[in-house]
Amino acid sequence: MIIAIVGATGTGKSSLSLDLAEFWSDRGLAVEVVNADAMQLYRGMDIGTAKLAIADRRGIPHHLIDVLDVVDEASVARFQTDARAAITSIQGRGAVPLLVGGSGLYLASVLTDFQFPGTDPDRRAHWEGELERLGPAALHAELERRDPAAAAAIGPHNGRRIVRALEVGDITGEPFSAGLAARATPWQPYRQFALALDRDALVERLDERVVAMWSSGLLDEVRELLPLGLERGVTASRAIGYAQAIAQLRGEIDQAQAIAETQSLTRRYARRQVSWFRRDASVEWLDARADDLVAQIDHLLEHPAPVSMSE
RNA sequence: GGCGAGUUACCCAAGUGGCCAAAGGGAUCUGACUGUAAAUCAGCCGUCUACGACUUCGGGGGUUCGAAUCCCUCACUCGCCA
Repeated sequence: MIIAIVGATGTGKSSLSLDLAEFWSDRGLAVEVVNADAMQLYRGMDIGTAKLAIADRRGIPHHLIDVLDVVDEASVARFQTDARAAITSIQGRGAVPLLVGGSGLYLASVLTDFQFPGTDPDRRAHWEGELERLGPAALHAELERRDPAAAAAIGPHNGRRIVRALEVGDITGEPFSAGLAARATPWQPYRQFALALDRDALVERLDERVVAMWSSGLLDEVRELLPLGLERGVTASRAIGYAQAIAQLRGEIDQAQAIAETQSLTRRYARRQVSWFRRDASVEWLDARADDLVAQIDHLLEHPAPVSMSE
Protein backbone atom coordinates (compact mmCIF):
# COMPACT_ATOMS: atom_id res chain seq x y z
CA MET A 1 0.00 0.00 0.00
CA ILE A 2 1.21 3.42 -0.96
CA ILE A 3 -0.12 6.56 0.66
CA ALA A 4 0.11 9.76 -1.34
CA ILE A 5 -0.31 13.29 -0.07
CA VAL A 6 -1.02 15.57 -2.96
CA GLY A 7 -2.54 18.96 -3.69
CA ALA A 8 -1.58 22.41 -4.82
CA THR A 9 1.59 24.06 -3.73
CA GLY A 10 1.33 25.80 -0.40
CA THR A 11 -1.47 23.72 1.03
CA GLY A 12 0.69 22.12 3.70
CA LYS A 13 1.60 18.74 2.23
CA SER A 14 5.07 18.60 3.70
CA SER A 15 4.11 19.39 7.21
CA LEU A 16 1.20 17.00 7.07
CA SER A 17 3.49 14.26 5.85
CA LEU A 18 5.76 14.81 8.82
CA ASP A 19 2.84 14.73 11.23
CA LEU A 20 1.57 11.54 9.68
CA ALA A 21 4.95 9.91 9.77
CA GLU A 22 5.38 10.75 13.42
CA PHE A 23 1.91 9.64 14.28
CA TRP A 24 2.43 6.24 12.74
CA SER A 25 5.95 5.83 14.03
CA ASP A 26 4.60 6.35 17.51
CA ARG A 27 2.42 3.36 16.81
CA GLY A 28 5.31 1.27 15.60
CA LEU A 29 4.76 1.82 11.93
CA ALA A 30 7.81 3.21 10.19
CA VAL A 31 7.22 5.72 7.43
CA GLU A 32 9.52 7.00 4.73
CA VAL A 33 8.74 9.88 2.44
CA VAL A 34 9.21 9.79 -1.30
CA ASN A 35 9.24 13.20 -2.88
CA ALA A 36 6.92 13.72 -5.84
CA ASP A 37 7.77 17.29 -6.63
CA ALA A 38 9.58 17.72 -9.91
CA MET A 39 11.61 20.69 -8.76
CA GLN A 40 12.68 19.40 -5.38
CA LEU A 41 14.62 16.83 -7.30
CA TYR A 42 17.23 19.49 -7.90
CA ARG A 43 20.18 19.83 -5.63
CA GLY A 44 20.67 23.37 -4.40
CA MET A 45 17.19 24.57 -5.26
CA ASP A 46 15.92 24.87 -1.74
CA ILE A 47 14.36 28.20 -0.95
CA GLY A 48 12.40 28.57 -4.15
CA THR A 49 11.00 25.06 -4.03
CA ALA A 50 10.00 25.30 -0.39
CA LYS A 51 12.09 22.23 0.27
CA LEU A 52 12.13 20.88 3.79
CA ALA A 53 15.58 21.39 5.26
CA ILE A 54 17.20 18.20 6.48
CA ALA A 55 17.11 19.55 10.00
CA ASP A 56 13.37 19.97 9.72
CA ARG A 57 12.62 16.45 8.60
CA ARG A 58 12.30 15.17 12.14
CA GLY A 59 14.52 12.25 11.38
CA ILE A 60 12.16 10.82 8.83
CA PRO A 61 13.93 9.43 5.79
CA HIS A 62 13.19 11.34 2.59
CA HIS A 63 13.89 9.98 -0.86
CA LEU A 64 14.28 11.57 -4.26
CA ILE A 65 15.18 14.98 -2.98
CA ASP A 66 18.43 16.49 -4.26
CA VAL A 67 19.09 13.82 -6.83
CA LEU A 68 19.61 15.98 -9.90
CA ASP A 69 22.09 18.66 -10.81
CA VAL A 70 20.72 21.87 -12.05
CA VAL A 71 21.88 21.12 -15.59
CA ASP A 72 20.15 17.73 -15.66
CA GLU A 73 16.90 17.40 -17.45
CA ALA A 74 14.14 16.01 -15.30
CA SER A 75 12.12 13.22 -16.79
CA VAL A 76 8.90 11.56 -15.69
CA ALA A 77 10.02 8.21 -16.99
CA ARG A 78 13.13 8.27 -14.90
CA PHE A 79 11.19 9.49 -11.93
CA GLN A 80 8.78 6.62 -12.33
CA THR A 81 11.62 4.13 -12.23
CA ASP A 82 13.42 5.75 -9.34
CA ALA A 83 10.35 6.34 -7.26
CA ARG A 84 9.13 2.80 -7.71
CA ALA A 85 12.54 1.50 -6.76
CA ALA A 86 12.50 3.65 -3.66
CA ILE A 87 9.02 2.48 -2.78
CA THR A 88 9.89 -1.14 -3.24
CA SER A 89 12.90 -0.85 -1.03
CA ILE A 90 10.96 1.00 1.64
CA GLN A 91 8.40 -1.75 1.64
CA GLY A 92 11.20 -4.25 1.81
CA ARG A 93 12.17 -2.66 5.09
CA GLY A 94 8.63 -3.11 6.34
CA ALA A 95 7.94 0.60 6.23
CA VAL A 96 5.13 2.58 4.64
CA PRO A 97 5.99 4.70 1.62
CA LEU A 98 4.47 8.15 1.75
CA LEU A 99 4.51 9.79 -1.64
CA VAL A 100 4.35 13.55 -1.18
CA GLY A 101 4.23 16.20 -3.86
CA GLY A 102 2.25 18.22 -6.29
CA SER A 103 3.52 17.13 -9.69
CA GLY A 104 0.45 15.40 -11.03
CA LEU A 105 2.01 13.60 -13.92
CA TYR A 106 4.84 12.35 -11.74
CA LEU A 107 2.43 11.00 -9.17
CA ALA A 108 0.26 9.30 -11.75
CA SER A 109 3.25 7.73 -13.42
CA VAL A 110 4.19 6.01 -10.20
CA LEU A 111 0.78 5.19 -8.84
CA THR A 112 -0.78 3.86 -12.01
CA ASP A 113 0.29 1.73 -14.91
CA PHE A 114 1.73 4.47 -17.07
CA GLN A 115 3.91 3.05 -19.78
CA PHE A 116 6.15 5.46 -21.51
CA PRO A 117 6.98 4.62 -25.08
CA GLY A 118 10.64 5.52 -24.66
CA THR A 119 12.63 8.28 -26.17
CA ASP A 120 15.10 8.73 -28.98
CA PRO A 121 17.44 11.70 -28.72
CA ASP A 122 17.99 11.85 -32.48
CA ARG A 123 14.34 11.83 -33.36
CA ARG A 124 13.63 14.29 -30.59
CA ALA A 125 16.34 16.61 -31.81
CA HIS A 126 15.10 16.26 -35.34
CA TRP A 127 11.57 17.28 -34.50
CA GLU A 128 12.68 20.02 -32.19
CA GLY A 129 14.75 21.41 -35.03
CA GLU A 130 11.75 21.23 -37.31
CA LEU A 131 9.64 22.96 -34.73
CA GLU A 132 12.16 25.74 -34.58
CA ARG A 133 12.37 25.96 -38.34
CA LEU A 134 8.76 25.48 -39.42
CA GLY A 135 6.71 26.37 -36.40
CA PRO A 136 4.05 24.35 -34.61
CA ALA A 137 1.40 24.63 -37.32
CA ALA A 138 3.51 22.79 -39.89
CA LEU A 139 4.42 20.06 -37.42
CA HIS A 140 0.84 19.74 -36.44
CA ALA A 141 -0.08 19.21 -40.08
CA GLU A 142 2.52 16.46 -40.21
CA LEU A 143 1.07 14.85 -37.10
CA GLU A 144 -2.37 15.19 -38.59
CA ARG A 145 -1.20 13.04 -41.48
CA ARG A 146 0.37 10.41 -39.25
CA ASP A 147 -1.92 10.33 -36.27
CA PRO A 148 -5.11 12.34 -36.62
CA ALA A 149 -6.40 11.42 -33.19
CA ALA A 150 -3.31 12.69 -31.43
CA ALA A 151 -3.27 15.79 -33.60
CA ALA A 152 -6.83 16.58 -32.68
CA ALA A 153 -6.24 15.97 -28.98
CA ILE A 154 -3.09 18.04 -28.79
CA GLY A 155 -4.03 21.04 -30.88
CA PRO A 156 -2.06 23.05 -33.42
CA HIS A 157 -0.09 25.30 -31.11
CA ASN A 158 1.24 22.92 -28.53
CA GLY A 159 4.72 22.52 -29.95
CA ARG A 160 6.11 20.58 -27.05
CA ARG A 161 3.52 17.86 -27.15
CA ILE A 162 3.38 17.72 -30.93
CA VAL A 163 7.10 17.02 -30.96
CA ARG A 164 6.73 14.24 -28.45
CA ALA A 165 3.84 12.68 -30.36
CA LEU A 166 5.91 12.67 -33.54
CA GLU A 167 8.87 11.25 -31.68
CA VAL A 168 6.78 8.46 -30.24
CA GLY A 169 5.37 7.74 -33.65
CA ASP A 170 8.88 7.36 -35.02
CA ILE A 171 9.87 5.03 -32.22
CA THR A 172 6.89 2.76 -32.01
CA GLY A 173 5.53 3.05 -35.52
CA GLU A 174 2.16 3.23 -33.88
CA PRO A 175 -0.13 6.12 -33.14
CA PHE A 176 0.52 7.97 -29.95
CA SER A 177 -2.45 7.63 -27.69
CA ALA A 178 -3.14 10.68 -25.64
CA GLY A 179 -5.62 10.97 -22.84
CA LEU A 180 -5.63 7.57 -21.24
CA ALA A 181 -4.93 8.77 -17.75
CA ALA A 182 -8.54 8.59 -16.67
CA ARG A 183 -8.83 4.85 -16.78
CA ALA A 184 -5.44 3.90 -15.42
CA THR A 185 -5.15 0.83 -13.25
CA PRO A 186 -3.02 0.95 -10.12
CA TRP A 187 0.58 -0.16 -10.10
CA GLN A 188 0.04 -1.14 -6.46
CA PRO A 189 -2.85 -0.50 -4.13
CA TYR A 190 -2.74 3.13 -3.09
CA ARG A 191 -4.72 5.89 -1.44
CA GLN A 192 -4.35 9.46 -2.51
CA PHE A 193 -5.26 12.34 -0.22
CA ALA A 194 -5.42 15.87 -1.53
CA LEU A 195 -5.42 18.98 0.59
CA ALA A 196 -7.99 21.52 -0.52
CA LEU A 197 -7.82 25.17 0.39
CA ASP A 198 -10.16 27.86 -0.83
CA ARG A 199 -8.73 30.25 -3.33
CA ASP A 200 -8.46 33.37 -1.21
CA ALA A 201 -6.69 31.62 1.60
CA LEU A 202 -4.34 29.89 -0.78
CA VAL A 203 -3.49 33.06 -2.66
CA GLU A 204 -2.73 34.83 0.57
CA ARG A 205 -0.39 32.08 1.68
CA LEU A 206 1.26 31.84 -1.69
CA ASP A 207 1.83 35.57 -2.00
CA GLU A 208 3.39 35.71 1.43
CA ARG A 209 5.54 32.73 0.71
CA VAL A 210 6.98 34.34 -2.39
CA VAL A 211 7.87 37.49 -0.52
CA ALA A 212 9.46 35.33 2.15
CA MET A 213 11.53 33.52 -0.45
CA TRP A 214 13.10 36.76 -1.53
CA SER A 215 13.73 37.95 1.97
CA SER A 216 15.27 34.68 2.98
CA GLY A 217 17.85 34.68 0.26
CA LEU A 218 16.51 33.25 -2.96
CA LEU A 219 18.76 35.61 -4.90
CA ASP A 220 21.84 34.36 -3.08
CA GLU A 221 20.80 30.81 -3.76
CA VAL A 222 20.46 31.57 -7.45
CA ARG A 223 23.82 33.34 -7.46
CA GLU A 224 25.38 30.15 -6.25
CA LEU A 225 23.55 28.05 -8.78
CA LEU A 226 24.51 30.16 -11.77
CA PRO A 227 28.11 28.91 -11.89
CA LEU A 228 26.72 25.38 -11.76
CA GLY A 229 24.86 26.03 -14.97
CA LEU A 230 21.39 26.92 -13.78
CA GLU A 231 20.74 28.97 -16.89
CA ARG A 232 21.65 26.03 -19.11
CA GLY A 233 19.32 23.67 -17.32
CA VAL A 234 16.31 23.20 -19.55
CA THR A 235 14.03 22.31 -16.70
CA ALA A 236 15.57 23.93 -13.66
CA SER A 237 15.99 27.35 -15.18
CA ARG A 238 12.27 27.51 -15.81
CA ALA A 239 11.22 26.85 -12.27
CA ILE A 240 8.85 29.48 -11.00
CA GLY A 241 10.74 32.03 -8.98
CA TYR A 242 14.11 30.93 -10.31
CA ALA A 243 13.46 32.27 -13.80
CA GLN A 244 12.40 35.55 -12.22
CA ALA A 245 15.36 35.69 -9.87
CA ILE A 246 17.66 35.10 -12.81
CA ALA A 247 16.01 37.91 -14.74
CA GLN A 248 16.40 40.19 -11.75
CA LEU A 249 20.07 39.36 -11.36
CA ARG A 250 20.56 40.10 -15.03
CA GLY A 251 18.96 43.48 -14.46
CA GLU A 252 16.09 42.76 -16.80
CA ILE A 253 13.45 43.36 -14.20
CA ASP A 254 13.49 44.85 -10.73
CA GLN A 255 12.73 43.03 -7.54
CA ALA A 256 9.16 44.20 -7.30
CA GLN A 257 8.47 42.88 -10.76
CA ALA A 258 10.24 39.62 -10.05
CA ILE A 259 8.15 39.06 -6.97
CA ALA A 260 4.89 40.07 -8.59
CA GLU A 261 5.56 37.85 -11.56
CA THR A 262 6.47 34.91 -9.38
CA GLN A 263 3.33 35.36 -7.36
CA SER A 264 1.17 35.37 -10.41
CA LEU A 265 2.85 32.32 -11.94
CA THR A 266 2.57 30.49 -8.65
CA ARG A 267 -1.12 31.22 -8.51
CA ARG A 268 -1.61 29.96 -12.02
CA TYR A 269 0.41 26.87 -11.25
CA ALA A 270 -1.69 26.08 -8.22
CA ARG A 271 -4.78 26.34 -10.36
CA ARG A 272 -3.40 23.87 -12.86
CA GLN A 273 -2.52 21.49 -10.07
CA VAL A 274 -6.00 21.59 -8.69
CA SER A 275 -7.47 20.97 -12.12
CA TRP A 276 -5.22 17.94 -12.51
CA PHE A 277 -6.19 16.41 -9.20
CA ARG A 278 -9.83 17.26 -9.60
CA ARG A 279 -10.25 14.92 -12.51
CA ASP A 280 -8.51 12.05 -10.77
CA ALA A 281 -11.33 10.06 -9.26
CA SER A 282 -9.02 8.26 -6.86
CA VAL A 283 -8.21 11.45 -5.00
CA GLU A 284 -9.81 11.84 -1.60
CA TRP A 285 -10.15 15.51 -0.69
CA LEU A 286 -9.55 16.92 2.76
CA ASP A 287 -9.90 20.44 4.07
CA ALA A 288 -6.38 21.73 4.40
CA ARG A 289 -7.33 23.80 7.41
CA ALA A 290 -8.77 21.01 9.48
CA ASP A 291 -6.72 20.54 12.62
CA ASP A 292 -7.25 16.80 12.79
CA LEU A 293 -5.99 15.82 9.36
CA VAL A 294 -3.80 13.09 10.72
CA ALA A 295 -6.69 11.52 12.55
CA GLN A 296 -8.93 11.88 9.52
CA ILE A 297 -6.50 10.12 7.26
CA ASP A 298 -5.78 7.45 9.80
CA HIS A 299 -9.49 6.87 10.06
CA LEU A 300 -10.07 6.85 6.31
CA LEU A 301 -7.37 4.29 5.85
CA GLU A 302 -9.25 1.81 7.92
CA HIS A 303 -12.04 2.01 5.41
CA PRO A 304 -12.10 0.95 1.82
CA ALA A 305 -11.42 3.63 -0.71
CA PRO A 306 -14.58 5.48 -1.62
CA VAL A 307 -15.89 5.14 -5.14
CA SER A 308 -14.96 8.63 -6.30
CA MET A 309 -18.19 10.70 -6.19
CA SER A 310 -17.71 13.93 -4.19
CA GLU A 311 -17.07 17.03 -6.21
C1' G B 1 -6.77 82.13 -12.37
C1' G B 2 -4.87 80.92 -17.73
C1' C B 3 -3.68 77.29 -21.48
C1' G B 4 -3.28 72.21 -22.88
C1' A B 5 -4.15 66.78 -22.33
C1' G B 6 -7.34 63.21 -20.65
C1' U B 7 -11.89 60.26 -18.64
C1' U B 8 -13.29 53.17 -22.83
C1' A B 9 -15.43 46.84 -19.89
C1' C B 10 -11.88 44.10 -13.14
C1' C B 11 -6.79 46.73 -14.52
C1' C B 12 -3.61 48.74 -18.54
C1' A B 13 -4.83 50.21 -23.35
C1' A B 14 -6.53 50.67 -28.93
C1' G B 15 -10.49 52.70 -31.31
C1' U B 16 -12.27 59.70 -34.16
C1' G B 17 -19.61 58.44 -37.75
C1' G B 18 -21.99 52.45 -39.64
C1' C B 19 -17.93 46.32 -40.68
C1' C B 20 -18.00 47.99 -32.19
C1' A B 21 -20.16 44.28 -27.08
C1' A B 22 -15.93 47.39 -28.74
C1' A B 23 -8.29 45.48 -31.07
C1' G B 24 -4.30 44.06 -27.86
C1' G B 25 -2.15 42.85 -23.07
C1' G B 26 -2.83 41.60 -17.93
C1' A B 27 -5.79 39.52 -14.00
C1' U B 28 -9.72 36.15 -12.75
C1' C B 29 -12.18 31.71 -14.10
C1' U B 30 -12.68 26.81 -16.72
C1' G B 31 -10.23 22.91 -19.07
C1' A B 32 -6.50 19.57 -21.63
C1' C B 33 -2.37 16.72 -20.01
C1' U B 34 1.61 9.25 -20.91
C1' G B 35 9.74 11.20 -21.08
C1' U B 36 11.17 19.45 -20.11
C1' A B 37 4.94 18.88 -16.27
C1' A B 38 6.79 24.75 -11.44
C1' A B 39 6.50 22.54 -18.52
C1' U B 40 3.33 23.09 -22.83
C1' C B 41 -1.44 24.30 -24.67
C1' A B 42 -6.92 25.53 -25.16
C1' G B 43 -11.45 28.14 -23.89
C1' C B 44 -14.04 31.95 -21.24
C1' C B 45 -13.72 36.91 -20.13
C1' G B 46 -21.01 43.29 -20.23
C1' U B 47 -25.96 40.95 -18.97
C1' C B 48 -29.66 37.48 -20.26
C1' U B 49 -35.23 33.43 -20.76
C1' A B 50 -28.06 32.83 -24.87
C1' C B 51 -27.25 30.60 -33.13
C1' G B 52 -31.21 35.74 -30.56
C1' A B 53 -32.13 39.83 -27.30
C1' C B 54 -30.79 43.70 -23.99
C1' U B 55 -27.61 47.50 -21.48
C1' U B 56 -22.43 49.76 -22.11
C1' C B 57 -17.37 53.57 -23.81
C1' G B 58 -17.19 59.93 -16.96
C1' G B 59 -22.74 62.63 -16.18
C1' G B 60 -26.55 65.33 -18.86
C1' G B 61 -28.27 67.38 -23.43
C1' G B 62 -27.92 67.83 -28.83
C1' U B 63 -26.73 66.79 -34.31
C1' U B 64 -27.55 62.36 -37.47
C1' C B 65 -31.16 57.20 -40.74
C1' G B 66 -27.01 55.80 -37.45
C1' A B 67 -22.24 58.17 -32.21
C1' A B 68 -17.34 55.27 -28.02
C1' U B 69 -16.36 58.37 -32.28
C1' C B 70 -19.24 65.21 -34.04
C1' C B 71 -21.37 69.68 -31.01
C1' C B 72 -22.88 71.96 -26.10
C1' U B 73 -22.55 71.57 -21.00
C1' C B 74 -21.27 69.70 -16.08
C1' A B 75 -17.87 66.80 -13.05
C1' C B 76 -13.23 64.80 -12.11
C1' U B 77 -7.81 63.71 -13.25
C1' C B 78 -3.16 65.24 -15.16
C1' G B 79 0.71 68.65 -17.39
C1' C B 80 2.56 73.61 -18.31
C1' C B 81 2.02 78.92 -17.06
C1' A B 82 0.41 82.03 -12.84
